[in-house]
Amino acid sequence: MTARSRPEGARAGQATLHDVARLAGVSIKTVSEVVNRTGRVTPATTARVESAVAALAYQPNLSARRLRRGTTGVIGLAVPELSMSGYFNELSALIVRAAAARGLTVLIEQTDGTREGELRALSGPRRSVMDGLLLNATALDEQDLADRLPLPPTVVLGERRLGAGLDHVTFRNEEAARLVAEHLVGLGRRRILVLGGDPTTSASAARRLDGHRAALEAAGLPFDPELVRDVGLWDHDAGHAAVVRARRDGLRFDAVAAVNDSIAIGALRALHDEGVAVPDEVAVAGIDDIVDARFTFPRLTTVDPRRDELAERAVRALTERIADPTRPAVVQEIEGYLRVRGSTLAGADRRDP
Amino acid sequence: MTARSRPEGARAGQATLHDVARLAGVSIKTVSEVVNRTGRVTPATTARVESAVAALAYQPNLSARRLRRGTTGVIGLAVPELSMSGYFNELSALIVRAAAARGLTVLIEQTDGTREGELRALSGPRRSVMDGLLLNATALDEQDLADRLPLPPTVVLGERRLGAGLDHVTFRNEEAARLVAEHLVGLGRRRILVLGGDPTTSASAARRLDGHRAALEAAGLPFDPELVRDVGLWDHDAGHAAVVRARRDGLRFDAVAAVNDSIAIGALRALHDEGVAVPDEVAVAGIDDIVDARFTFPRLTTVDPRRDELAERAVRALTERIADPTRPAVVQEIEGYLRVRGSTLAGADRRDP
DNA sequence: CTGAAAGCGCTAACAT
DNA sequence: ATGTTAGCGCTTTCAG
Repeated sequence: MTARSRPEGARAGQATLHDVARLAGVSIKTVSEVVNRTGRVTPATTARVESAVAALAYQPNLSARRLRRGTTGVIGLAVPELSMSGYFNELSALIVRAAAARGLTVLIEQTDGTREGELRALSGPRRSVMDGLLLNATALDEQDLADRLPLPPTVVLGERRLGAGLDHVTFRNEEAARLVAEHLVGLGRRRILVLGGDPTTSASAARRLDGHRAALEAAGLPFDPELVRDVGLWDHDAGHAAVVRARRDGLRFDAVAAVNDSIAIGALRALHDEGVAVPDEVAVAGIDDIVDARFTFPRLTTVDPRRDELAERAVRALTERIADPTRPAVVQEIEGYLRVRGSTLAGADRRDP
Repeated sequence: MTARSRPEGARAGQATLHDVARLAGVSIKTVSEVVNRTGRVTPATTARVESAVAALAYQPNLSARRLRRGTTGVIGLAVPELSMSGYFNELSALIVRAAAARGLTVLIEQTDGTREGELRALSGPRRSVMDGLLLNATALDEQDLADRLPLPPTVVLGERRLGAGLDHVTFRNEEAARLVAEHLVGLGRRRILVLGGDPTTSASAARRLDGHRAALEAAGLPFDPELVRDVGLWDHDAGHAAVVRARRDGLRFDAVAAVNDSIAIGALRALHDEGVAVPDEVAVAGIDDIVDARFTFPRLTTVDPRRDELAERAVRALTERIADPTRPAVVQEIEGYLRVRGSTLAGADRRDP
C-alpha cells in the first residue's frame, strides 16, 4: 500500500540514523544528539553510538538536515570576475577554505562589476538557495540596497562603503592609496598618473583618489586632475591601453599608481613596449600583492591587502549574521602593508626571491 | 498535539508547492509536473499553474527535492591548487560556469597535487555530499583507483591517463610538448632545458617528455637526460629556482621548455636576473596560455589548451555518467594550439596587444 | 489527465 | 537521560 519509491541516487546504500540507532540499540534521537553534540547523553551511550557510527561509516544526509533546519549550507560569493585580476581568485580560494572549515559550501557568482550583475547576485533566483551572501560590490549604490530592505543575510566586502545598516568587511583603500602615494612622493616623484575607475561612479576609485590627494596635500604638492584616468575593466589589458593612450595624449608623468596589480602589470608592459625605463623614468605601483607581482620586470611595488584576514573575517561575519539576523551591523576595516620592490625602487629586488 | 516546529531558516516565508496548488486550484502533483515539465498536463492547466508560480515567486526548495531524489546537486572539482598557477583558477571559473548552466553547484577541493590529497577527494567524507567528482589527478596511480572500485561517478581530467574504465577528458600533452619542441628546434635551438615533474612518478611529466623526445628524434637530434629537471611544485618560484640551479650547475642550454606557464614565468624572471637575453640567448616556452603569458617580458610562447572546451566536455561527461552509471567509459582528447610570442621569436610581440 | 498520500532522513517538541 | 513521533517540501506510485 505504501507509495514505495526508494530513490536510487548518489547516496544509495548510505547508512541512516535508523541504521546506527538499531546497531547501537538506542533511539534515533539519541544518535542525532550524539552526532550533533547537542543535549546530554551519558558517556557510555555516547561511546556505543560512536562506535556504531564508525562501523557503518555513517554520514549525515545534508539534504535532509537542511530541509529540516530550513537552511541550505550554501553561502554565495559575488565577485566581479574570477580569472582576470589575480586578486579575486586568490580571495575566493581563501574564502572557500574558510567556509569549508565551517561546513559551508561556496557558490561563486561573477557580476562583471556591473550594477545589474550585483543586483542579480543580491536578489536573483539563485539567492534562494543560499543562506547568506558575501557581496563584493563595486557598482551598487546605497539606494539600490535601501530599495531592497530588509535583505537576507548579507556581508559587503571590498571597497564600497554602503550604508543601510549592513555588515562590512572592507580594506582600507584610502590608506592603501595614501601609502603608495607617500612612497612615490618620498622617492621624489611629482607627476603621478593614477589609473583606476571613474570616481564619479565608482566609490572605490573615489576613495583611493581621496587617499592619493591626501598624501599629495600633506606633501604640499599640487593635484592635477589630468593625471587621473579611468581604465574601465581592472585588468592587464586595460592598464596597457591606458598607458598607451596617456602617452599618445602627450601626458607627462614620472610614476604610475594603479588601483590594482593587474592594471599595473599592463602598465609595466606598455612602458616597456615604448622603451620607457622603470623605475628610472617612471615608477610603477599597484595594490593587491598578487602572486604575479613578484614576477614582473621589474618586480612590482604594491600593497598587501591581507586577503587571508579578509576572507576569515568575512566568513565569520556572515555566519554570525545568519545565526542572528537582528544583531547590529558590524564594520571591520583591514589595513594593508606596503611592499616595496624594484618597480619603484631600483635595487629593491635584490632581496626578493 | 502536533510536534510543531516550523524551522525559521533562510527560506522562511517562501511559497511552497502547496501554496501554488491552492492558488491555481489544482493538486500539488500537477504543480510539480508543470515545474519539472514531466508528465502531460493540459495547456490550460499549465498556464494557470504558471501564473500562480509567477504570482507567488515560487522557487523549488532544493533540499527537499534532493532529499526526495537522492541527489545533492553538487559536483566536486578536485584540483592541485587554485591560486598559484593561473591555469586552475581559469579552468575552475569555466567549470563553475558550465556546471551552473546545468543547475549544478561546484565544490572545489585542493589536493596540493599529492596522492593523499587526491585520495581524500576521491573517497573522503566530503565525497558523500557530491553526486560526482571531476578529478584532476596528478599523483594517483592506477592501483589506487583499482583498490577503490566501484567508484561513485568520477571523471578524470588533465594529464594522467588512468585505466580502471574511468571517463577521461584529457589534454593531449604529448602533442603539446611536441609542438613546443618542434617550434624550438625549428628556430635552431639544440639544447632545450625541460622543466617539469619527475617522469618516474608523474605520468604527465613522462608524457610531455615523450612528446619532447619524439620531436627531437624526428629532427635527428640527440636527447640529453641532463637537460631534464624536476622542479617540484609547478609554480613561479619553482621555475625560478630551477633555472638558477641549472645555471649554478654549469648546465648549458639555449632554450627552456616548461611544463606550464607559471614555471616558464619564473624561468623568465631568473634569466632576466642573471642577465641572460630572451630569446636571443635562451628561448622560453610554456604550456597553458594563462592570461599572464601575454604580459611577461618578453611575451611568452605557449600552448593554448582550450580550457573552455575541456570544462564543457568534462561537465557534460560527468552529468552523463551520473545519469547512467553503467554506460561504457569515454575518453576524450583535446588538442592545443601553439601561440608563438616574443619569448621564442624576437619581433613576434609586435602584433600582440 | 488529475488527486491523494507515502515517505526520503533528519530535528526537536513532547512524553516518559 | 532516552524514546516517540510529526513534519520540513518534494516526487512518485496508485487510484480515480
